[in-house]
Amino acid sequence: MNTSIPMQLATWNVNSLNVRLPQVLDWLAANPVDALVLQETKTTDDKFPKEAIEAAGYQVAFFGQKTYNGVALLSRTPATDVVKNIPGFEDDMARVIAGTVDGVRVIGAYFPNGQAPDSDKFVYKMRWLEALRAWVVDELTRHPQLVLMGDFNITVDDRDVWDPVALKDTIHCTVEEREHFQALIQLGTHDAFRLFEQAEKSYSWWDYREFAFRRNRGLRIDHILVSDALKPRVSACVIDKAPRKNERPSDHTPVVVTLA
DNA sequence: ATGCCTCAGCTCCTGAGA
Repeated sequence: MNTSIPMQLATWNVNSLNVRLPQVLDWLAANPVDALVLQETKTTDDKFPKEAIEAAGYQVAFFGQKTYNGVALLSRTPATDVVKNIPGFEDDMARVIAGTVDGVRVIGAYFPNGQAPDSDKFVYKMRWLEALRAWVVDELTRHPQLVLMGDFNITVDDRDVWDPVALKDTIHCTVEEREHFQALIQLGTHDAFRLFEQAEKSYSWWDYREFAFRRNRGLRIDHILVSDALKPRVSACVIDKAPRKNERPSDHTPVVVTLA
């Protein structure tokens, strides 16, 4: 297995693959990445558009459910050792898909939203984050070259928030969520986006309402964490805002990392 | 403002997203 071929990996919360499939295929044609993880496919496995994706030159592993959640891992070469959800963590939501692609362990995840800091969903988010961390510890021992990417539903710091004063301590911006993010960093990973100089007010999600995208009122909540072993290979990480300008866009836009 | 927009579905309203 060649572990030093140049690669591009990307993540995109598509907010319904049924609606966004043409945009995903267009984006892949323009951005022929080696692997792409999707979140919020919102479709059951029997209805997953496997053939259309294979016709575009990608292998795909997927794990979905009706109405909510759902994740997929698209790759030029087949992913091996595919895992769905966090082993040992009972969960009725399809949030995680992992596989090894060209020697890199790729974990795609749709982190819980959490709704509000005083809600039951926030308690679930904290439990899920703890289970994820424990599992990533194991994964790193087996796969030092690892990428954890997806919709984290967490802002890393106030640079990721369009109005950090108004949104202080609200969902995605709480101390507890950010501590969980830092716990993942402490395992020996790096926020690939911040390894490079970036424009101020760079976000990956904008509300559909109030012309939030046009006014750049967004959050950076979609992230790519690269392991210590992979960090020397990282040559770029960008947020591609172009798909957010499409007709009927997802509210999230892709994030792409380039490995030398 | 418990709103705004978008999506799925037990679809003409509701729940959830973030």
